[in-house]
Amino acid sequence: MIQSVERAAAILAVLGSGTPRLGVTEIADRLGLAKPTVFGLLRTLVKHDLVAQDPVSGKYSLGAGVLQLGNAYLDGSELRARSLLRAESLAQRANEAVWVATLSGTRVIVLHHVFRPDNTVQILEVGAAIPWHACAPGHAIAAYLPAEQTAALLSGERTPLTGRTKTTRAALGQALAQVRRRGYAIENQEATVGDAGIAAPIFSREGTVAGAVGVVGPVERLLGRGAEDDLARAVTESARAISRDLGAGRGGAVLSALR
Amino acid sequence: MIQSVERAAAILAVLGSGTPRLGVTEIADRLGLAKPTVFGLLRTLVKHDLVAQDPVSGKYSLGAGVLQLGNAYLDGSELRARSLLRAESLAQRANEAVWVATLSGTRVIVLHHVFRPDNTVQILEVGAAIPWHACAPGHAIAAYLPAEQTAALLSGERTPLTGRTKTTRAALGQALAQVRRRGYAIENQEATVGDAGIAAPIFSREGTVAGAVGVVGPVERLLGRGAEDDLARAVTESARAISRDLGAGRGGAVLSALR
DNA sequence: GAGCGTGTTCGACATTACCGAAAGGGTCCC
DNA sequence: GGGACCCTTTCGGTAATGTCGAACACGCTC
Repeated sequence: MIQSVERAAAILAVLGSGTPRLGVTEIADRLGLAKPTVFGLLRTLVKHDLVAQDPVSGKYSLGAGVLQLGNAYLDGSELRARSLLRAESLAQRANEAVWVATLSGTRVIVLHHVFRPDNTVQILEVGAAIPWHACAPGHAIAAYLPAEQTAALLSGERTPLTGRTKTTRAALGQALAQVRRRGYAIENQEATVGDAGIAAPIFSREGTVAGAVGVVGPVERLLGRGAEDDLARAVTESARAISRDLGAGRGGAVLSALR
Repeated sequence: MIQSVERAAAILAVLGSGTPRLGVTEIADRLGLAKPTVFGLLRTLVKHDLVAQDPVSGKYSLGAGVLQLGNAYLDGSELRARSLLRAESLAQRANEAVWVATLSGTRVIVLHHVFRPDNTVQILEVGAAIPWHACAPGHAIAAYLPAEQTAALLSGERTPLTGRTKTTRAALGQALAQVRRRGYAIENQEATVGDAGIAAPIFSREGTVAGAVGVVGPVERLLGRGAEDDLARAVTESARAISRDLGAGRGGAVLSALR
């Protein structure tokens, strides 16, 4: 583990979380490093455009280079590429917004977002990072991870996002067990008040979870009287179709799904 | 300039440009480094989720972390935040797709993209990186940069994207001079065959160029009989309005514009 | 105008990461 | 099925490398 790079990554993470503009001293304090150390790292990051410095205040923020990289990541994402079409048709069929997401650390990252097909103004959430425990895609993925990874997720710290967010190990373990029984995950206002989600896991060629696909929207439309079952069916079918496109043999996927 | 971080950044750049999946040896060759060196750097980057390793092929690609960072960059971008509304109204007024962009190195990065308000299917280009010399926003920005930065841009290497891309120093210098005279830039199929663009510079509080705003679309709609002048007016007015929102005093902006 | 708080520079120390060589693991071809 | 290749990965010595304390320069507040 090469130290300076670790520290550089830590700086990027600090700049990326919450407060967008930070000074050298603030960063140094948060990371427990000496000022000159942080300064040197920042200089290098600035040179490569991963960090930008406000010329007047001297404070630092993320640079445009990270956006470029993010875009390159999307371009190269096989999961995203393979799911574009099926996400589109799921959005049409369900008449709801659709997310394709993958797990990164303890957060779920939105790789693709199809707007609800009704011309209302909606904001784009590609790149958004949501705590795994507070969203349907997160549950769908966590439920089918190798046992030790699931355990690692369950053992971490969690903060609630709404009054309904499940954070205890017991509640989440139970939720995941239910996901495994049903084959899909339901989230009811655990990330945003008023919004619900239904998601199902996507499996890769090797039979491991690669991500999840699902619908998001107002709770009264998604979970009201019976709509739930139809949506769940549409979502799981999409997930299976994408898994197939990714090359997941029935064998691997089914094995994981039934463990 | 701290070496390992530079190399790590170089690895990210290599993974981000073109070929999405690369092996250790390939990366080492491209950067002229020893294999174990690259391996160590990669391990660290993988740990921080900036790079991902395909478990079956062993090859490396960008990780989901960079997408998360890219999103954080957008969230923190003052230029983007301040231009959202005016970009929207420009799109309505011009009835064309609108870009807000900024310069990163020699490329122009799309920070915000408003679709043409006509319900046709369009792809999102936020995060896209376009060579500065091949697009209207690039010209608009380059024309108002401090002299030495303009010179640096002009002295670099350029490759044509279409048959109409200007690449010589003379042609570009002339184009920039014209931008300075007019106050806006026009690009005619230099990036994509069939597409044109009109863009004007946005100035920051300090009177320096912060980015550009402009319209993009089919050449026959943008540059046909007189449409050009109306669009140019709408674009420059938007650019001025955004500059004002950013806090650019008339003094600074005008000074730069008239230098 | 003094005092504090920044971001920044300098230079010595020893930690740190680099690289050559060689070992595991996989796949393809014969 | 054996062999040869290519790939990623491990090891350990070396010296280059980054780290950190102390001091500098600048702007802001009081």
